[in-house]
Amino acid sequence: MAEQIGEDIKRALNPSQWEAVSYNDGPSLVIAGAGSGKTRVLTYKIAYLLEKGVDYRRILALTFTNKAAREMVERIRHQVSARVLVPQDLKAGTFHSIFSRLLRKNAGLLGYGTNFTIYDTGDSKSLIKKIIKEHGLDEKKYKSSLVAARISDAKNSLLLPEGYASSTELMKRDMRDGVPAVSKLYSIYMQRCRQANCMDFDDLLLNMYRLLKDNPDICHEYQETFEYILIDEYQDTNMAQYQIIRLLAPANAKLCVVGDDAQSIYGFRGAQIGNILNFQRDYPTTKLIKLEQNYRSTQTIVSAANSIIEHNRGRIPKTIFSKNEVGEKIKILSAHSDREESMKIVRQVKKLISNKNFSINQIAVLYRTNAQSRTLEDGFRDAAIPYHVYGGQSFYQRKEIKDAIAYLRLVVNPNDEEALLRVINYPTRGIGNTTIQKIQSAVSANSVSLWRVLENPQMFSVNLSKRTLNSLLGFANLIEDYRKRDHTEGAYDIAFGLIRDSGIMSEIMSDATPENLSRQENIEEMLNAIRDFETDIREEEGKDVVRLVDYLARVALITDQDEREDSGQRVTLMTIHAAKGLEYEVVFVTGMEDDLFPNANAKFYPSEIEEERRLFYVAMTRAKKLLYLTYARQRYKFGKMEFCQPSPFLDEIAPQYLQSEDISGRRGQLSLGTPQKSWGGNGTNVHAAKVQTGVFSTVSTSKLKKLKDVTSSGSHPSGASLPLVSVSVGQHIEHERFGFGEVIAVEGEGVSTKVTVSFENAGTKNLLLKFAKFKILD
DNA sequence: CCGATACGCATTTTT
DNA sequence: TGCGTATCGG
Repeated sequence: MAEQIGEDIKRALNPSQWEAVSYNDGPSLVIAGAGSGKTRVLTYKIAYLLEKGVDYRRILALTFTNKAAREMVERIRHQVSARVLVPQDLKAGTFHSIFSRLLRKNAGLLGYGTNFTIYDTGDSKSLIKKIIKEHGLDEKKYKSSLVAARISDAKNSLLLPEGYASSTELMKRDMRDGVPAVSKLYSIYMQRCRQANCMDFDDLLLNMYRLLKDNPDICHEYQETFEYILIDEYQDTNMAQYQIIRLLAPANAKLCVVGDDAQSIYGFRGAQIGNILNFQRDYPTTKLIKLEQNYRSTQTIVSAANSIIEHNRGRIPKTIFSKNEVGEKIKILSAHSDREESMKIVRQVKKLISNKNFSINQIAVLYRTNAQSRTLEDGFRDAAIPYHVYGGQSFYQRKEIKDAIAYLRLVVNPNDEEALLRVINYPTRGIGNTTIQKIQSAVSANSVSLWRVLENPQMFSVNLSKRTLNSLLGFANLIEDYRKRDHTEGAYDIAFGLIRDSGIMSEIMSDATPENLSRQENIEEMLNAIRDFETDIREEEGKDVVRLVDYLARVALITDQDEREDSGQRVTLMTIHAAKGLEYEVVFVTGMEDDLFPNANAKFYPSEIEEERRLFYVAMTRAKKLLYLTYARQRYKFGKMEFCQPSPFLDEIAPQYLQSEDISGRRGQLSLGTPQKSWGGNGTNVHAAKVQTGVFSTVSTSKLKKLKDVTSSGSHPSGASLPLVSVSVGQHIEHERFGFGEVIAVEGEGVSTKVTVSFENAGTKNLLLKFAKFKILD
């Protein structure tokens, strides 16, 4: 029977795939060319181990995306292994999610609480910005994004603040760039995260490394536990990930890394292509297995892609081949302008659908930069061809979702400062900037957490009005109540209750503007997601109550990359980066122009040009049957029309695979290529100016004056401590701009009196009495 | 608090 | 060009 099990799997694989699956005696490096069945190998390998009777707890499988992890598990469950049950808590997930679980278990050792929450990049940036301000540094020089990037780089290279400060190279660079205090900021940032009991994304790697490095016993324990380690997309690992793997998997470990050096396109985010290139040096007993048969593309596409990647120097030698049909030649389309490029693509898409029987969802249009999507969208819209642009704002990046989640974070971890500041006055409850400033100074004066001061402002002698004090305590009590409930109740109940009791619900239900409707939908979707999560976990782990902290741990590491399923009959538009791992019958690679692809910023760095070339390789190998490469001779960039040269990459493709629309034209352009750049900027502005619909409404000055006369408060608000006009709930008013409305709430006093008014036509608005221009009608 | 405006900025972004 | 954020006047 045991023999039979292996045989089944063997039969489903080609010899190299089988070798990769069945070799488990030591380290192995599986170079998986594009379309060579990489996922197949990973899934069958796990299935093989399980069927051989390996305890699932001995297996650790690491991926870069939730989607990849989920797909792997699903495929093991449904395709491979009918007879072996796949354990629900098989350790297969992203680096970040698996590590966050292990870190939570060992949080104490790192000086963290087990309820730590996770700062997303926005939280990190806003904290950094705050620190920059607090230290009186010039925000023009110290841009939070620059500082954040340097801190992130340091963490991903496992450099702590001390290490950063003692690196002459880094200090010189900071000095040169006029930001000598970055190392100091880094140090403070780390402290603040620690105080807030928060980790950012990079900390999940950095702290995992420190945990293993500083606690040899724990490191040893995990080495024993994770006897089999599999890593997907190894070419994308960064220094931190690499070092963690080295600790978890000593020299002779059964470590299997799968990847393709030719598809390393995340160098700009810290990925080290050297990790895969030098793997055999680091693990000398490595068995090297190459998957060289491409099952995806035509021979033409594979050969053309090969001819491109051969221009790169640092490579693991391999020969990718296809036994599919030879297929059609690769078509190059040239256009005068970006607009014409779009039109040509659209025309071609139409043809493909009507003549060649391709369905519209088998077609993808790829580009180097997001900015290119606009013109393409215009083209598809005008032609009434349905399309979908991937890579917009993710669900969890939306404001209302972030706000709601901030409440949840606060309940789990009241020290989460970014969450606290995000919602302390949302929905508005009369806790404005002044109050927050006062609290902040008490925080630094007494070196306690914001939350401590908030719980008991009097104890830290914060000077507040009765009203503000009540608001603060009301807010603190709300959170405190839910903290108590969090001990016994599940994530969904907490979330639902909190959204209601915090006032978020009434805020977004206050009127039916389209924005609010979409917010309502989003909040509802989030609640549904929490409920689904509860159901999943209940089934998987048999828990009665699914804790909020578990939901947050997951949601922090989710991107909606996950849920991008084929959304019906549409053309797909996306960046090449986003297309990695996907495949389409027909692919258009657009904007094949010098300085765009390869990107201008890569020009002077050979390593970056090589990454651009790998990116092109990735783009080409997405195509199964037909590949189009398009370029324009002029294109809008930053609002100016610029002349472009065809991409040098086009000349690197072995010409026998190409079919140019008019080769002479392209060559002609190339040889004629006199620099025509500075012919006076916009002399060639072929775009007709968009005709704006006129706005005819004018404000009647007399009416303005009339209203001004009855403005509620006088023009000397500073002197008065009481509002000059008393407004009360239920009164009807007429506002200068918003029209008729009813006062539904009044808060604050004196100059800061604030009224909430529900207008007939303008929705609900908060108005500051001091400024609002309206008259009271009754 | 609201909204107009001014200014700066503009690869790619798996977590 | 067209976006997000900072700033300011009402």
